[in-house]
Amino acid sequence: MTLAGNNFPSRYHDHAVCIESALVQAESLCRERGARLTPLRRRVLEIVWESHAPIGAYDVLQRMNAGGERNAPPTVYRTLDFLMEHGFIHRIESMNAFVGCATPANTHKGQFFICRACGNVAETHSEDISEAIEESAARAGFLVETPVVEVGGRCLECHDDE
Amino acid sequence: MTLAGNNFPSRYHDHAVCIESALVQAESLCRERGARLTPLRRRVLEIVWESHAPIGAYDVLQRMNAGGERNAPPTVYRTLDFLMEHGFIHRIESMNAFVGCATPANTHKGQFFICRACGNVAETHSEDISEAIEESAARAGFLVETPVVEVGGRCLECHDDE
DNA sequence: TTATTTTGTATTATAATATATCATATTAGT
DNA sequence: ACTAATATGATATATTATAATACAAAATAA
Repeated sequence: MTLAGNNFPSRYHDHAVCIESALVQAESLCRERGARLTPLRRRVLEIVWESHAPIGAYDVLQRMNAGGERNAPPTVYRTLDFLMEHGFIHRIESMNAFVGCATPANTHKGQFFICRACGNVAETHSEDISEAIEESAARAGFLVETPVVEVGGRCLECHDDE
Repeated sequence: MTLAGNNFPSRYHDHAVCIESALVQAESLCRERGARLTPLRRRVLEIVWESHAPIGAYDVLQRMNAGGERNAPPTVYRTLDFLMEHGFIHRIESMNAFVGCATPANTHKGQFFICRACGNVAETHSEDISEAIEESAARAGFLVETPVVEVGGRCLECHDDE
Protein backbone atom coordinates (compact mmCIF):
# COMPACT_ATOMS: atom_id res chain seq x y z
CA MET A 1 0.00 0.00 0.00
CA THR A 2 1.12 3.46 -0.77
CA LEU A 3 0.27 6.84 0.60
CA ALA A 4 1.70 8.96 -2.13
CA GLY A 5 2.55 12.60 -1.80
CA ASN A 6 -1.05 13.66 -2.03
CA ASN A 7 -0.05 15.16 1.26
CA PHE A 8 1.96 17.78 -0.61
CA PRO A 9 1.34 20.96 1.36
CA SER A 10 -1.08 23.18 -0.47
CA ARG A 11 -0.34 26.83 -0.78
CA TYR A 12 -3.54 27.49 1.12
CA HIS A 13 -3.36 25.00 3.97
CA ASP A 14 -3.59 26.17 7.55
CA HIS A 15 -0.01 25.86 8.62
CA ALA A 16 -0.75 26.70 12.24
CA VAL A 17 -2.34 23.27 12.42
CA CYS A 18 0.87 21.62 11.18
CA ILE A 19 2.95 23.39 13.78
CA GLU A 20 0.55 22.70 16.60
CA SER A 21 0.31 19.03 15.69
CA ALA A 22 4.08 18.64 15.46
CA LEU A 23 4.62 20.21 18.86
CA VAL A 24 1.89 18.22 20.54
CA GLN A 25 3.23 14.97 19.13
CA ALA A 26 6.78 15.81 20.13
CA GLU A 27 5.72 16.58 23.67
CA SER A 28 3.71 13.43 23.96
CA LEU A 29 6.41 11.22 22.48
CA CYS A 30 9.08 12.73 24.68
CA ARG A 31 6.95 12.05 27.72
CA GLU A 32 6.47 8.44 26.62
CA ARG A 33 10.15 7.99 25.94
CA GLY A 34 11.48 9.74 28.98
CA ALA A 35 13.18 12.32 26.82
CA ARG A 36 13.24 16.01 27.55
CA LEU A 37 11.78 18.50 25.14
CA THR A 38 13.67 21.41 26.64
CA PRO A 39 12.86 25.00 25.68
CA LEU A 40 15.86 25.02 23.34
CA ARG A 41 14.75 21.87 21.57
CA ARG A 42 11.18 23.02 21.39
CA ARG A 43 12.30 26.31 19.93
CA VAL A 44 14.42 24.62 17.26
CA LEU A 45 11.56 22.32 16.37
CA GLU A 46 9.32 25.36 15.99
CA ILE A 47 11.85 27.02 13.74
CA VAL A 48 12.19 23.98 11.51
CA TRP A 49 8.42 23.84 11.34
CA GLU A 50 8.05 27.45 10.26
CA SER A 51 7.53 26.09 6.78
CA HIS A 52 7.47 22.92 4.74
CA ALA A 53 10.71 23.91 3.05
CA PRO A 54 13.90 22.45 4.48
CA ILE A 55 15.99 24.88 6.49
CA GLY A 56 19.77 24.83 6.87
CA ALA A 57 21.46 24.56 10.25
CA TYR A 58 22.89 28.05 9.98
CA ASP A 59 19.52 29.51 9.09
CA VAL A 60 18.11 27.85 12.16
CA LEU A 61 20.94 29.41 14.11
CA GLN A 62 20.14 32.85 12.75
CA ARG A 63 16.52 32.50 13.74
CA MET A 64 17.55 31.31 17.20
CA ASN A 65 19.78 34.31 17.66
CA ALA A 66 17.44 36.85 16.12
CA GLY A 67 16.71 38.28 19.55
CA GLY A 68 20.38 38.83 20.37
CA GLU A 69 21.14 35.36 21.75
CA ARG A 70 24.61 33.96 21.22
CA ASN A 71 24.06 30.31 20.39
CA ALA A 72 26.89 28.68 18.47
CA PRO A 73 26.85 26.02 15.71
CA PRO A 74 27.44 23.03 17.99
CA THR A 75 24.32 23.92 19.93
CA VAL A 76 22.21 23.87 16.78
CA TYR A 77 23.70 20.65 15.47
CA ARG A 78 23.32 18.93 18.79
CA THR A 79 19.73 20.00 19.01
CA LEU A 80 18.99 18.98 15.43
CA ASP A 81 20.58 15.61 16.20
CA PHE A 82 18.26 15.13 19.14
CA LEU A 83 15.23 15.99 17.03
CA MET A 84 16.39 13.59 14.32
CA GLU A 85 17.02 10.75 16.73
CA HIS A 86 13.46 11.08 17.86
CA GLY A 87 12.15 11.31 14.31
CA PHE A 88 10.74 14.80 14.83
CA ILE A 89 12.67 16.09 11.86
CA HIS A 90 14.47 14.57 8.89
CA ARG A 91 17.66 15.58 7.20
CA ILE A 92 17.46 16.17 3.46
CA GLU A 93 20.87 14.95 2.33
CA SER A 94 20.75 16.54 -1.09
CA MET A 95 20.22 19.96 0.48
CA ASN A 96 22.13 19.78 3.73
CA ALA A 97 18.96 20.91 5.38
CA PHE A 98 16.23 19.81 7.75
CA VAL A 99 12.48 19.45 7.53
CA GLY A 100 9.79 18.61 10.04
CA CYS A 101 8.21 15.17 10.13
CA ALA A 102 4.44 15.12 10.43
CA THR A 103 4.30 11.51 11.60
CA PRO A 104 7.09 10.97 14.13
CA ALA A 105 5.26 8.35 16.16
CA ASN A 106 7.02 5.37 14.61
CA THR A 107 10.53 6.19 13.58
CA HIS A 108 11.16 5.64 9.93
CA LYS A 109 13.13 6.72 6.92
CA GLY A 110 10.77 8.62 4.66
CA GLN A 111 10.95 9.30 0.97
CA PHE A 112 10.89 12.92 -0.03
CA PHE A 113 9.50 14.90 -2.91
CA ILE A 114 11.15 18.27 -3.13
CA CYS A 115 9.64 21.02 -5.26
CA ARG A 116 12.39 23.13 -6.81
CA ALA A 117 9.94 25.97 -7.38
CA CYS A 118 8.23 26.54 -4.02
CA GLY A 119 10.87 24.69 -2.03
CA ASN A 120 8.33 22.62 -0.15
CA VAL A 121 8.85 18.99 0.67
CA ALA A 122 6.34 16.18 0.97
CA GLU A 123 7.21 13.02 2.83
CA THR A 124 5.79 9.71 1.70
CA HIS A 125 6.18 6.08 2.67
CA SER A 126 5.58 4.14 -0.47
CA GLU A 127 5.89 0.41 0.04
CA ASP A 128 6.33 0.06 -3.70
CA ILE A 129 9.46 2.17 -3.56
CA SER A 130 10.96 0.47 -0.54
CA GLU A 131 10.13 -2.97 -1.88
CA ALA A 132 11.71 -2.17 -5.22
CA ILE A 133 14.83 -1.04 -3.37
CA GLU A 134 14.84 -4.11 -1.14
CA GLU A 135 14.47 -6.42 -4.10
CA SER A 136 17.16 -4.73 -6.06
CA ALA A 137 19.42 -4.93 -3.04
CA ALA A 138 18.55 -8.55 -2.35
CA ARG A 139 19.63 -9.57 -5.83
CA ALA A 140 23.08 -8.23 -5.01
CA GLY A 141 23.13 -9.67 -1.53
CA PHE A 142 23.15 -6.13 -0.27
CA LEU A 143 21.72 -5.48 3.17
CA VAL A 144 19.72 -2.24 3.26
CA GLU A 145 20.25 -0.10 6.32
CA THR A 146 19.70 3.57 5.49
CA PRO A 147 17.83 4.17 2.24
CA VAL A 148 17.86 7.75 1.00
CA VAL A 149 15.18 8.70 -1.50
CA GLU A 150 14.95 12.40 -2.35
CA VAL A 151 13.14 13.27 -5.52
CA GLY A 152 13.57 16.76 -6.92
CA GLY A 153 10.95 18.14 -9.28
CA ARG A 154 7.81 20.26 -9.40
CA CYS A 155 4.75 20.00 -7.24
CA LEU A 156 1.29 20.17 -8.74
CA GLU A 157 0.62 23.78 -7.84
CA CYS A 158 3.97 25.04 -9.12
CA HIS A 159 3.64 22.99 -12.24
CA ASP A 160 0.20 24.48 -12.85
CA ASP A 161 1.62 27.97 -12.52
CA GLU A 162 3.66 27.64 -15.70
CA MET B 1 14.02 -5.06 -16.44
CA THR B 2 16.46 -4.65 -13.70
CA LEU B 3 20.18 -5.02 -13.49
CA ALA B 4 20.56 -5.10 -9.76
CA GLY B 5 23.76 -4.47 -7.90
CA ASN B 6 25.18 -7.84 -8.81
CA ASN B 7 27.76 -5.52 -10.25
CA PHE B 8 28.94 -4.77 -6.73
CA PRO B 9 32.71 -4.63 -7.03
CA SER B 10 34.25 -7.76 -5.64
CA ARG B 11 37.22 -7.51 -3.38
CA TYR B 12 39.14 -9.54 -5.93
CA HIS B 13 38.16 -7.94 -9.20
CA ASP B 14 40.82 -6.60 -11.55
CA HIS B 15 40.46 -2.91 -10.99
CA ALA B 16 42.89 -1.98 -13.74
CA VAL B 17 40.18 -3.09 -16.14
CA CYS B 18 37.67 -0.70 -14.55
CA ILE B 19 40.06 2.21 -14.87
CA GLU B 20 41.06 1.39 -18.42
CA SER B 21 37.45 1.00 -19.49
CA ALA B 22 36.43 4.28 -17.88
CA LEU B 23 39.22 6.21 -19.57
CA VAL B 24 38.65 4.66 -22.96
CA GLN B 25 34.94 5.43 -22.79
CA ALA B 26 35.56 8.99 -21.67
CA GLU B 27 37.98 9.58 -24.51
CA SER B 28 35.64 8.11 -27.06
CA LEU B 29 32.61 10.02 -25.78
CA CYS B 30 34.50 13.30 -25.66
CA ARG B 31 35.57 12.80 -29.26
CA GLU B 32 31.95 12.11 -30.26
CA ARG B 33 30.69 15.11 -28.37
CA GLY B 34 33.38 17.54 -29.37
CA ALA B 35 34.42 17.93 -25.74
CA ARG B 36 38.01 18.08 -24.61
CA LEU B 37 39.38 15.51 -22.21
CA THR B 38 42.32 17.68 -21.21
CA PRO B 39 45.20 16.26 -19.15
CA LEU B 40 43.75 17.89 -16.05
CA ARG B 41 40.34 16.32 -16.59
CA ARG B 42 41.82 12.99 -17.44
CA ARG B 43 43.90 13.12 -14.30
CA VAL B 44 40.92 13.90 -12.09
CA LEU B 45 38.93 11.12 -13.70
CA GLU B 46 41.78 8.74 -12.94
CA ILE B 47 41.88 9.88 -9.35
CA VAL B 48 38.14 9.38 -8.88
CA TRP B 49 38.53 5.96 -10.42
CA GLU B 50 41.30 4.91 -8.07
CA SER B 51 38.66 2.98 -6.21
CA HIS B 52 34.95 2.22 -6.12
CA ALA B 53 34.57 4.28 -2.98
CA PRO B 54 33.39 7.87 -3.40
CA ILE B 55 36.11 10.47 -2.94
CA GLY B 56 35.63 14.00 -1.65
CA ALA B 57 36.64 17.05 -3.66
CA TYR B 58 39.39 17.96 -1.23
CA ASP B 59 40.80 14.47 -1.29
CA VAL B 60 40.92 14.68 -5.06
CA LEU B 61 42.73 17.97 -4.62
CA GLN B 62 45.27 16.42 -2.31
CA ARG B 63 45.95 13.65 -4.79
CA MET B 64 46.31 16.19 -7.58
CA ASN B 65 48.81 18.20 -5.60
CA ALA B 66 50.72 15.23 -4.21
CA GLY B 67 53.61 16.03 -6.52
CA GLY B 68 53.92 19.62 -5.36
CA GLU B 69 51.36 21.16 -7.73
CA ARG B 70 49.34 24.10 -6.50
CA ASN B 71 45.84 23.48 -7.76
CA ALA B 72 43.11 25.25 -5.82
CA PRO B 73 39.57 24.20 -4.95
CA PRO B 74 37.84 25.97 -7.87
CA THR B 75 39.94 23.98 -10.29
CA VAL B 76 38.83 20.70 -8.79
CA TYR B 77 35.19 21.64 -8.61
CA ARG B 78 35.19 22.94 -12.15
CA THR B 79 36.77 19.74 -13.36
CA LEU B 80 34.40 17.55 -11.37
CA ASP B 81 31.51 19.55 -12.85
CA PHE B 82 32.74 18.82 -16.33
CA LEU B 83 33.04 15.13 -15.57
CA MET B 84 29.56 15.09 -14.09
CA GLU B 85 28.00 16.94 -17.01
CA HIS B 86 29.35 14.23 -19.25
CA GLY B 87 28.18 11.48 -16.96
CA PHE B 88 31.73 10.21 -16.33
CA ILE B 89 31.24 10.52 -12.60
CA HIS B 90 28.31 10.87 -10.23
CA ARG B 91 27.94 12.88 -7.08
CA ILE B 92 26.85 10.96 -3.99
CA GLU B 93 24.71 13.55 -2.24
CA SER B 94 24.64 11.82 1.09
CA MET B 95 28.44 11.82 1.25
CA ASN B 96 29.40 15.02 -0.56
CA ALA B 97 31.65 12.86 -2.65
CA PHE B 98 32.15 11.57 -6.16
CA VAL B 99 32.32 8.17 -7.76
CA GLY B 100 33.11 6.97 -11.26
CA CYS B 101 30.36 5.81 -13.60
CA ALA B 102 31.03 2.59 -15.46
CA THR B 103 28.39 3.25 -18.11
CA PRO B 104 28.60 6.90 -19.11
CA ALA B 105 27.44 6.39 -22.68
CA ASN B 106 23.85 7.42 -22.07
CA THR B 107 23.55 10.04 -19.42
CA HIS B 108 21.35 8.98 -16.56
CA LYS B 109 20.66 9.30 -12.89
CA GLY B 110 21.73 6.07 -11.28
CA GLN B 111 20.70 4.50 -8.04
CA PHE B 112 23.46 3.75 -5.61
CA PHE B 113 24.18 1.09 -3.05
CA ILE B 114 26.80 2.24 -0.60
CA CYS B 115 28.53 -0.26 1.67
CA ARG B 116 29.27 1.35 5.04
CA ALA B 117 31.94 -1.25 5.74
CA CYS B 118 34.19 -1.30 2.67
CA GLY B 119 33.01 2.07 1.38
CA ASN B 120 32.41 0.80 -2.12
CA VAL B 121 29.47 1.87 -4.21
CA ALA B 122 27.52 -0.04 -6.82
CA GLU B 123 25.40 1.78 -9.35
CA THR B 124 22.20 0.22 -10.61
CA HIS B 125 19.35 1.27 -12.88
CA SER B 126 16.34 -0.58 -11.60
CA GLU B 127 13.21 0.18 -13.58
CA ASP B 128 11.21 -1.11 -10.66
CA ILE B 129 12.63 1.57 -8.44
CA SER B 130 12.18 4.40 -10.92
CA GLU B 131 8.70 3.26 -11.81
CA ALA B 132 7.70 3.09 -8.17
CA ILE B 133 8.99 6.62 -7.73
CA GLU B 134 7.24 7.86 -10.85
CA GLU B 135 3.96 6.32 -9.77
CA SER B 136 4.18 7.67 -6.30
CA ALA B 137 4.95 11.10 -7.75
CA ALA B 138 2.17 10.89 -10.32
CA ARG B 139 -0.42 10.28 -7.62
CA ALA B 140 0.55 13.62 -6.12
CA GLY B 141 0.76 15.38 -9.45
CA PHE B 142 4.46 15.74 -8.80
CA LEU B 143 6.75 16.02 -11.79
CA VAL B 144 9.98 14.09 -11.26
CA GLU B 145 13.13 15.83 -12.43
CA THR B 146 16.10 14.72 -10.37
CA PRO B 147 15.55 11.52 -8.40
CA VAL B 148 18.20 10.75 -5.80
CA VAL B 149 18.41 7.16 -4.58
CA GLU B 150 21.33 6.34 -2.32
CA VAL B 151 21.01 3.23 -0.21
CA GLY B 152 23.41 2.76 2.66
CA GLY B 153 24.02 -0.72 4.01
CA ARG B 154 26.34 -3.71 3.75
CA CYS B 155 27.54 -5.42 0.64
CA LEU B 156 27.60 -9.20 0.40
CA GLU B 157 31.29 -9.61 1.08
CA CYS B 158 31.30 -7.30 4.08
CA HIS B 159 28.18 -8.88 5.44
CA ASP B 160 29.77 -12.31 5.09
CA ASP B 161 32.77 -11.14 7.07
CA GLU B 162 30.75 -10.78 10.25
C1' DT C 1 48.06 34.24 -40.18
C1' DT C 2 46.56 37.03 -37.08
C1' DA C 3 42.18 38.51 -35.07
C1' DT C 4 38.28 36.84 -32.58
C1' DT C 5 35.85 33.88 -29.83
C1' DT C 6 35.45 30.17 -26.98
C1' DT C 7 37.03 27.34 -23.68
C1' DG C 8 39.94 26.13 -20.05
C1' DT C 9 42.98 27.30 -16.05
C1' DA C 10 45.03 30.07 -12.05
C1' DT C 11 44.57 33.01 -7.97
C1' DT C 12 42.69 35.09 -4.11
C1' DA C 13 39.30 35.52 -1.09
C1' DT C 14 35.43 34.08 1.32
C1' DA C 15 31.06 31.61 2.17
C1' DA C 16 28.62 27.69 3.96
C1' DT C 17 28.46 23.49 6.46
C1' DA C 18 30.07 20.59 10.31
C1' DT C 19 32.76 18.73 14.27
C1' DA C 20 36.19 18.26 18.26
C1' DT C 21 37.10 19.53 22.76
C1' DC C 22 36.56 21.09 27.11
C1' DA C 23 34.04 23.77 30.54
C1' DT C 24 29.80 24.66 32.95
C1' DA C 25 25.09 24.18 34.25
C1' DT C 26 20.83 21.77 34.99
C1' DT C 27 18.01 17.94 36.22
C1' DA C 28 16.53 13.43 38.07
C1' DG C 29 16.98 10.06 41.20
C1' DT C 30 18.70 8.73 45.62
C1' DA D 1 21.86 17.91 49.49
C1' DC D 2 24.58 14.59 46.72
C1' DT D 3 25.91 12.68 42.72
C1' DA D 4 25.31 10.72 38.30
C1' DA D 5 23.46 11.66 34.11
C1' DT D 6 22.06 14.82 30.87
C1' DA D 7 22.08 19.21 28.62
C1' DT D 8 24.14 23.56 27.29
C1' DG D 9 27.90 27.05 26.50
C1' DA D 10 32.18 28.52 24.42
C1' DT D 11 36.24 28.38 21.61
C1' DA D 12 38.54 26.72 17.99
C1' DT D 13 38.97 24.48 13.80
C1' DA D 14 37.86 21.22 10.05
C1' DT D 15 35.45 20.38 5.80
C1' DT D 16 32.97 21.50 1.70
C1' DA D 17 31.85 24.96 -1.80
C1' DT D 18 31.56 29.30 -4.50
C1' DA D 19 32.36 34.27 -6.07
C1' DA D 20 35.07 37.21 -8.65
C1' DT D 21 38.65 38.32 -11.49
C1' DA D 22 42.56 37.60 -14.32
C1' DC D 23 45.18 34.96 -17.53
C1' DA D 24 46.26 31.31 -21.11
C1' DA D 25 45.47 28.15 -24.69
C1' DA D 26 42.94 26.30 -28.45
C1' DA D 27 39.56 26.52 -32.15
C1' DT D 28 37.57 29.16 -35.70
C1' DA D 29 37.05 32.29 -39.17
C1' DA D 30 38.30 36.47 -41.74
